[in-house]
Amino acid sequence: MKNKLIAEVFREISQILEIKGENFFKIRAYEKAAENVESLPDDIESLAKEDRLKDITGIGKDLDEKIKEIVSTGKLKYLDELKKDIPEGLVDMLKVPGIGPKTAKMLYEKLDIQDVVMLERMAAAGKIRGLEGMGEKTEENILAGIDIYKKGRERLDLKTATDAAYNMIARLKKIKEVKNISPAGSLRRMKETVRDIDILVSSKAPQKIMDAFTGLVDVKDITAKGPTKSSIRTKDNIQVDVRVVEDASYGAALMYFTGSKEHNIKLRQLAIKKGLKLNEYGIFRGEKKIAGKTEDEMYKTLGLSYIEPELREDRGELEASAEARLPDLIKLKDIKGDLHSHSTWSDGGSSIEEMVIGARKLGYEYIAITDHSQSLRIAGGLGTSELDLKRRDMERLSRKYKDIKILFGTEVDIDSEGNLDYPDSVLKEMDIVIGAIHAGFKQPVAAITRRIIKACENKYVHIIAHPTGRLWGSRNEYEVNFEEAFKAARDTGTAFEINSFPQRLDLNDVNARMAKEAGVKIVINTDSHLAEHLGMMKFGIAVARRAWLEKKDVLNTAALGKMALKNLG
DNA sequence: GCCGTTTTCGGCCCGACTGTTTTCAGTCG
Repeated sequence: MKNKLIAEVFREISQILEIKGENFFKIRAYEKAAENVESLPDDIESLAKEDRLKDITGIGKDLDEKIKEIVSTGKLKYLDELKKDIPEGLVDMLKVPGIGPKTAKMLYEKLDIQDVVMLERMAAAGKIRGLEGMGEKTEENILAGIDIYKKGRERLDLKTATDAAYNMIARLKKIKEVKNISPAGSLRRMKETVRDIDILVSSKAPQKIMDAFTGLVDVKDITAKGPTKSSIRTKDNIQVDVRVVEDASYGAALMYFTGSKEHNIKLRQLAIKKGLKLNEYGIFRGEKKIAGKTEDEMYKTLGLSYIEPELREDRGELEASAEARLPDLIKLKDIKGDLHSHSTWSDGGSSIEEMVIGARKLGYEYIAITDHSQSLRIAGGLGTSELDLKRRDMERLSRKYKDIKILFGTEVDIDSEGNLDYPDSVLKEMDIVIGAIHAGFKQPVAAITRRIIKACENKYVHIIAHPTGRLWGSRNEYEVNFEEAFKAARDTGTAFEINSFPQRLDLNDVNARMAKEAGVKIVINTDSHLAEHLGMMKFGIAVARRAWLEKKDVLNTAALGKMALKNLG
């Protein structure tokens, strides 16, 4: 899969072109192409081979050739040429808040500033003030921006962002002038990581909201404060933007601030085609506002049915909405049980009984306790004699808790050759067998893919867990040839997991959608190591919704006896 | 650079906030 590589090349080109001051729409063409290639469910190399690249929206004659060049040579002459004009560090400088392409270029030309390090030095030395359009305040802002750049290069994981946002919303709700309030932005779309938190409020007294918001106790800096829009950084270094609109525009504003940018652009194009104007205040025919109070009304006025926030990525949702073929997305309450969890028998922090109590609280019909296998010493993997003891423990609890089925399972290690860490005679006795890779991440893609396929081919393996191994913030995913892996999964009836842990979310939205299209069944699990982790299920559901999955695509929405697991009927 | 039941050329989404510009450009989302 070179999709990501190609997207990165296009993105880099767009950034260099921006600094060079090229045509704005040419820049957007590269950005759009990068987005579309990245979210493409198909392998771009196959498309290139079949000469079908132009079927991708945003890929024309020129980009078709550029993709083919990257696929066959691994490089792109055009990008190499561009890099000769613009030092690499300049592209990095765009990541400093407040520095855009124009400023970056000007600083390079006037002061030969080539990267963030030089930028900081010159700003600290007071060399930037006095340049055209640059005052003392701008210089201060650049230094503040560099601070943010250094600290906040990472994005927030979905759990951190969700917790922070709902905490802030709970406090803002107490202001009596707040009428409606909602998260917006990528958080509302439940993207796997979030850069900042957007909150939308409707109120008749925007100034009061702005004052109350910027006066909250955990505000460290106020980075902007206007009559209807303010931005702050919290003491935890999280950026929060609040925007206030009138109630009559709440739906329009919610739509606008939820995005994505690409989704919004498409909506506006649609409005223009219908002779209407769309902005964050509503839909207008001439001067007359014809919609704006609710999102539902906004979509209807454009001839569309309501589109769930998780789908708003311009990945075909507008077309599907217009043609009334949007998916009926899976919901948290559809989940009947969790098939991947750990206990104190291996590296979990809660006993089996605590896990079972947690699962009952969620109303589950079943929970699988799938502790690690013997060779995973570091995670307290269980030898075969311990398995017997664990089984006895479970049987005792099964008699105690008759309203939930406790499944005896394992997360069995797939070794570097693709062999499993327990013999078939042991696996055969398990209710649930999850295969997972825990070492050998650096193997070439073909080897890793072979390991996964081999695990699928074992008739006792029901599920492949966290299929790409990524741990956001600490480990990148290993590369898997999903076309081949999904084919093996479909042919053998093996399910793939969406792991709900915020640092994993693996499969991700793009891969999970690809799995569905390849006819592979999905299981959404938490991989809980503590009873309270069982609540992470909502993040896996978010990934599934972003992948267009419906209830029927996910095995653990079914009652135990009806679950279409391999060898279970 | 892409794209087309109004177009193969001329379009391409829209507005708030900031700083220093006395009328608006740059940045951001």
